[in-house]
Amino acid sequence: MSRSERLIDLIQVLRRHRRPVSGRQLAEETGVSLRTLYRDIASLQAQGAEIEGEAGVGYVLRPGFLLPPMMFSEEEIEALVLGSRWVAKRGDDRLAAAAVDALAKIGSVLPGELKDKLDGSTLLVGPRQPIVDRIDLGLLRKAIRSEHKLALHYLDNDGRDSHRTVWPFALGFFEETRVLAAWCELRQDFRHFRTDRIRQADMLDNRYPRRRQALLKDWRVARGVDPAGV
Amino acid sequence: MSRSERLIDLIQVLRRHRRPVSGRQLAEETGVSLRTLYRDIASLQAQGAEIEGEAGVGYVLRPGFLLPPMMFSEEEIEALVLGSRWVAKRGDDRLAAAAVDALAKIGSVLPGELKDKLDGSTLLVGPRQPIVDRIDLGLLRKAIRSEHKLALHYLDNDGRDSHRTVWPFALGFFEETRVLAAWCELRQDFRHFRTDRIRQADMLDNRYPRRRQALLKDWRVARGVDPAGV
DNA sequence: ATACTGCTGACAAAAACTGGCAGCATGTGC
DNA sequence: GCACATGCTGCCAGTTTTTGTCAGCAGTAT
Repeated sequence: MSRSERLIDLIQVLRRHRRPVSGRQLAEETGVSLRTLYRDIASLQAQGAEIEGEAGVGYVLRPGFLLPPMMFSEEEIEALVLGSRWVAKRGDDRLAAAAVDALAKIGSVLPGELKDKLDGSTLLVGPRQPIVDRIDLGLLRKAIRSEHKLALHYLDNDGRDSHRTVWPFALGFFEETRVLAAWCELRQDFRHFRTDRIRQADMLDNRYPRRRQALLKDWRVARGVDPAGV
Repeated sequence: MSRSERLIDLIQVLRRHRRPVSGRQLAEETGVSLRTLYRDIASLQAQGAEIEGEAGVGYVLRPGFLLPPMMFSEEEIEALVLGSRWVAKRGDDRLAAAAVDALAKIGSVLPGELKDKLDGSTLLVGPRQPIVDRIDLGLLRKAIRSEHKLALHYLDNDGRDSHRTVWPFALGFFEETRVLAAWCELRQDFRHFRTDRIRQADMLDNRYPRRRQALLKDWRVARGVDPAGV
């Protein structure tokens, strides 16, 4: 296995472990000596991987994705840039910030001439009044990712307050609004919640008992939605 | 210079040349023997760079971007995926296809567990009836990129046919429609053309006499648009 | 204090890389 | 058809890089 392959492999090994892992163990799993492992870790850190080592504890990889070198066509880059611009305009604050950061990262590794091409890119996203949410959508995404229950304080269609515990599994971005899709414990059915009507959301400590993927699948079947779409 | 640095350098050298370049010349520019250059080319091709070599001619790099390894946070990846999904739904056919390809490329380099996360990703783009264009928007983008004039057959607001030569510099994606922004030779001013009203577009051989960036800048000033926005 | 761990330097062995050569295949120009 | 330019591969010796071992220092948890 070449060195560069091994480095990527090392990332994967690190990802598999949530708890800190000792260098000795990493060295065994990647089939290399401890000394070389330290050198590999240094290489990855130099390349921007956020690996943290602490004496007496071990290594942890800060959550994220290290993408290997890859080739994109001009149109594919245009698509990525246009899409990120859309998110930067229409996503919630945190996601919009992430889109801007991602664009900056891609831009920073392109040679000057091509960076200009992106900066002055000529694919534009039309304006629209921003959507205001009372809550942090980052919390909703976090609950979705970690499959945790949410306690919602929701303002009903008819203006009635309601409190429910739901199992959130998806977030839909429409033009006028955003919608949280979740299983509602109260109604024992799928329900959709406009994010601008969510007064408050608190993530509970316990996870819900089903897999997010399974919920998503059932929901699509229940709505008769093309599995590839929406 | 380390080997990996030299490989990236080689990509840049190839990009600088539009015409085919001989291996001998590339070897000189990268400061390496011809034999090693052939090996370098092979390495780049193995990494996915689309370099084409033809006996008796030389090497050409198919236009595109080779991104080095880079680290994205979980939210940044989510932003890229959501953005690409929006383009895949709302972009014109070619750009939508490019977005799908870009997503597939990113997906293919992620380890299984993370790929599932993307495939079953829980950030969704709301549906909407598709926009129909009579022309290929890829041609418009190509004209914009290469700063070539376009001959438009346009259906006016009042239903009148018109033929004009324009200098296209931007393409705006709105929810209901898409708009080509260009300098109109007929009116000697900026004009906007809804793409669904463009009956026919032909790219002319001659380039327009100004820089696309400059046009974009003037247009923004003329419209009083925030330079970072739209 | 002890055990565990991260981290660095030095140095020799192992592996990879490099350059030169030779040869073959394929394309261009005449 | 011919000469020429170019891409491409195998071989091999010299060079460079990578790797493993050893040794030592520093920080953390118990």
